[in-house]
Amino acid sequence: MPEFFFDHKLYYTPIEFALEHIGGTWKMPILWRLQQKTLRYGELKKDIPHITHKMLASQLRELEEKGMITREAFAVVPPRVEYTITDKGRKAIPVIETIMKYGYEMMKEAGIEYPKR
Amino acid sequence: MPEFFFDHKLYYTPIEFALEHIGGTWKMPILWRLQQKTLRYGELKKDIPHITHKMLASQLRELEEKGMITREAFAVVPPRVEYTITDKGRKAIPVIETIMKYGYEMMKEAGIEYPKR
DNA sequence: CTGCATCCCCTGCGATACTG
DNA sequence: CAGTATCGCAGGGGATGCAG
Repeated sequence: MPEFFFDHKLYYTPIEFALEHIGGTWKMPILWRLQQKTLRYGELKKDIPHITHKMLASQLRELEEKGMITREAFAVVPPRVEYTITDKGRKAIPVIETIMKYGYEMMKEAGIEYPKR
Repeated sequence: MPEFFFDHKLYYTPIEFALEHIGGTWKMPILWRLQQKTLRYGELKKDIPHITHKMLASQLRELEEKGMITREAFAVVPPRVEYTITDKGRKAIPVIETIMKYGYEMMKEAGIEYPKR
């Protein structure tokens, strides 16, 4: 488990560095939606239950900065902004899938019924 | 992405539930060490660079509560306490491995040399 | 519709010190 | 050697309001 600096921040393990890209409550759910198709801000907002305006906006910005997604704004009124997953972002999909499956497994062990979608 | 209550806490996605078990800065590094063999508190402390006494103790307690590890205390002086991964804990290992590999991949993309451990 | 700023709370985590 | 308690800070994240 190496340790290193990146972008003025100290990381102790590759795990930490990985979670910098997909960690937090919302980054994985966002990437998960975008793997299927490009979505508008409002579509993401509707698709992801309980996410607040602030969190969606800030997480999208962070994902864009890290090159996980791209942002395309259209000069129309009302504004239309589309978010698309990048190749780099797609590399996270299998990881997210693994974590989700693990989550479902733990839910099952805990006796939590799969809410039907 | 279902939503449910468990243990007085609201979860929005299986991802959140998964991270409840292996999330945070230290749970994965701890489980990673224990997959090989049972370790004493002090051994873990030495093996995991930069972890503080407080965090190691608290994370061990949380992992124990979730049934990921077991704790065995020996009635000797000085005290001797050993931690062992459980079958449930072992289920997290492939997930951790996936995340670590992803972390290394991201490090490579970011131009970070593998510190030669 | 989308983005950005503000205020505020709560939690994770570090530092330190005391105990058996 | 291992555990617990206290203090304090920084950052994640919610609620709300304003702007183009």
